[in-house]
Amino acid sequence: MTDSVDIIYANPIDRYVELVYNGADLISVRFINSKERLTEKKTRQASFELDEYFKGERTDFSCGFDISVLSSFSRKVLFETSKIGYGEMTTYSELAGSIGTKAFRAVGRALADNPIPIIIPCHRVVAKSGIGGYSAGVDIKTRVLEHEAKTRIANNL
DNA sequence: AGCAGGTTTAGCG
DNA sequence: CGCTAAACCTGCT
Repeated sequence: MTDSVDIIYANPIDRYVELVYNGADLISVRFINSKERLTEKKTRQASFELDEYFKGERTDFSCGFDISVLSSFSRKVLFETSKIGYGEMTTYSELAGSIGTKAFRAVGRALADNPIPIIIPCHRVVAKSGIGGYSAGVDIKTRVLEHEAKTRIANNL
């Protein structure tokens, strides 16, 4: 199988974002902290959608993704996470409750393995008191949330 | 079987 | 508010 890779630049977090596709399906999103200037490359729908998202012109994603490599528990967590609306927030324990378990720590673990941040909005899950953690770094999480809040006000959502 | 994890809650200073 | 400790489950060794 031939994986293809797109690159976009995300202004709100000052990072490049790498999107990896397996055929038509998005399988991974990664943040790149690069000093040198990279060439943007957008060939698939998710890349365009993500680009619009970071420009504040898009609040939801219609593109498909493939997380079949993950366990059924992780998929359940991520699917539930994908239902959280733009600019909304939940806590780890609430999310656990909504899939019928009390295992909030297991939820945190599943989110940590999320191969597709932003599109699966794991950044909208925070700790009950405080921001919680983030695989790519809490600073990114914070800035993404700020970006959503700002966009929401600008568009009167 | 043992351990750590993107937590939470309670208990005590 | 600060710190410690126990507890929920999953995933990796």
